[in-house]
Amino acid sequence: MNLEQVARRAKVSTATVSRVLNNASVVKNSTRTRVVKAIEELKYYPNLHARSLAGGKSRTIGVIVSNLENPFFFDIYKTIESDAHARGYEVVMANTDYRSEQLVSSIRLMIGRRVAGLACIVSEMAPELIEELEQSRIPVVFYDVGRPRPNITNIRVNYRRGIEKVVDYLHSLGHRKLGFIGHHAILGPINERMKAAMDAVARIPSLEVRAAADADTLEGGRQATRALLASGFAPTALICVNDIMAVGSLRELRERGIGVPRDMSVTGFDNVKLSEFCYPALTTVDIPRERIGHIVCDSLVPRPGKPPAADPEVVIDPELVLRDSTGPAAAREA
Amino acid sequence: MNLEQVARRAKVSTATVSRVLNNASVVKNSTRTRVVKAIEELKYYPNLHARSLAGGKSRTIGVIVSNLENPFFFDIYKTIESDAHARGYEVVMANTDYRSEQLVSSIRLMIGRRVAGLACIVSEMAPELIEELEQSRIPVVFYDVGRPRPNITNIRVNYRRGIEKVVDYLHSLGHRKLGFIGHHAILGPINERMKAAMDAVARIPSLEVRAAADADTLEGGRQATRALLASGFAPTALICVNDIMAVGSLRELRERGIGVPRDMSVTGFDNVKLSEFCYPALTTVDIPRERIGHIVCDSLVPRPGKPPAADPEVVIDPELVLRDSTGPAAAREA
DNA sequence: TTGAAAGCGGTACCAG
DNA sequence: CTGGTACCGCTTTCAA
Repeated sequence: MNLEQVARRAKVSTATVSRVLNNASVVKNSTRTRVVKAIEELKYYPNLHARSLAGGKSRTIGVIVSNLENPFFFDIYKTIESDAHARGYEVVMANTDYRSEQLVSSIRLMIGRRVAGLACIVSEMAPELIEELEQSRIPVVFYDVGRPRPNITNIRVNYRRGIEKVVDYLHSLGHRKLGFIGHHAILGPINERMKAAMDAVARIPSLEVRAAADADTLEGGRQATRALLASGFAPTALICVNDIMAVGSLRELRERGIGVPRDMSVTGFDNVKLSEFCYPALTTVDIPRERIGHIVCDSLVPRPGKPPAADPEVVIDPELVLRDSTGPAAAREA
Repeated sequence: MNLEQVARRAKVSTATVSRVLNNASVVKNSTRTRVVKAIEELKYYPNLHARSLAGGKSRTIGVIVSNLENPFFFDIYKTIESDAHARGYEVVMANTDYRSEQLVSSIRLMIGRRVAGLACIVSEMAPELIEELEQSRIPVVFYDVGRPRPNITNIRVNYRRGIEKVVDYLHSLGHRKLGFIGHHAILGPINERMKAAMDAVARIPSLEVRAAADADTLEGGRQATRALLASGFAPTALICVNDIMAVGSLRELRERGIGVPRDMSVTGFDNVKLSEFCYPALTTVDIPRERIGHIVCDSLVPRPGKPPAADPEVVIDPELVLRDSTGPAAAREA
């Protein structure tokens, strides 16, 4: 089923069919009607590949995330998608599962698709990519990794400040031995997040910390918690790298009869919806995911009226959100 | 950046470049090396649109889901994706948010992309579509809606049996007044799920039921619960259409000081991971999401060796999973 | 083993 | 307002 068949049936040229399809230039009303009729009768749908090949453009933006299963990424994705749709763009998504080879192949896939813009909301990185990306001339925005470059924008959260707020708060509650629950992707001192956490603790001499990591899932949070507790270290508070892992942690503690926050304080990060719905509701750090999504879309899709969102780098300062999963360390002795 | 430029740099024809790209037919080794070098130096990535246009095929399958935010859909999606990748296929996803106009445009988008196969894991439906789909000659699989057709496979869960198991179980625990928490998409007696629930209750004369619905989210579950309780009806058990809404329900009950399962029993559906991690862990009905994902992929992507997964219709019988959110109705009087 | 050239299904420019 | 036609970038015969 192609343009030509439709053209034949409507007794016009393919050019005209194309015109009504894109309701471009003026087509006589009677002709248009005939064409539309033919299209419907044939249930014709234009081949999008041919279209973007011929047109040279794609009206599609690519979004790559580390773990769509984590609502944090999903929320950002969803915002981008809805903004993009509102501007007449499609979006294609790719999930890397924190694997940098996946990131590489996803990025290449996106380049192959000649997307109009690319958002990489990922924690992992592959240095060789930025050059390829720069060459591709595709507008790119990175979240959490990378550095500003010619055609690439950077959005980052001041994770360091966020984690400091958590540490200070726990310290003020009397906690001295802290556990850090991370996921594999942030393992190792190379990682900004891990480093930030360690540094935040190091500022305060009386503090002691120990970390454990597992997958970025509910189950991973549970396992990491189990591992940490099995190590013999006895923290009175657990700082989790995100809310999902914190919920996993909560479960492990519950099964061990460790009361939260009575015997152990737990903090999350991101402030995803679930953090309010779990029990106890999590003290966490808010990362404005919708705002991030909007910024991403603004810097990728040039709006008609507005200026093309200049800033090559945007930094977001996260806020502490107090709820029920944290309490004074002293309570434990009661 | 295109084939021709690479060809020029490697001093060969575009045909040859194409050959090494698809490592088809025999290319002399020295030539191949030269071409590969040119490709790398130029950081060339083939235009996928041109490729699928010329080749006539796309090695991409489309997956449309109602609400990716609900892990139920995500789990199926993820299985399909990993199976597809294993077979050398890409997958493009679309989310409908239960809106049937979105379903329509997503399906058309997929047809436009000339996907090699299409999976519709959705609850909503638009009758006019099946004809278009049939005409498109694309292999399609529907979950939960639709009827088998020439090129379309159907997978369905015997929701009726599942809900009966829940109702019977609650009845055996002494519950007589049941609340049903659904989401908008299943509202109205037209919907299979809603009907199944009502029928399951109707089988047992002593039972009384009242329903409320809201969005398919944690917050929606909470709101629906609030609405139901505000109506004056006083159930001793709440049957939720899925786990996510059940977790939302749990929160509302907790804030009202209604103990679960002491004062109220709550059941979920799907058995997503979260149902084990929430508090109390949910009694639910297991739907084998991975199995569904595998079946989908098998019926869309013809495997090399195996026969092309015949069955035009697959029915899955779900199992009840008992956990901590249900208990005897009598306990309430204690 | 390699090159030339005819499409694939549209778009868009140029005439008429 | 409509038709003819030269591409878009790649695959795939057909010959050499």
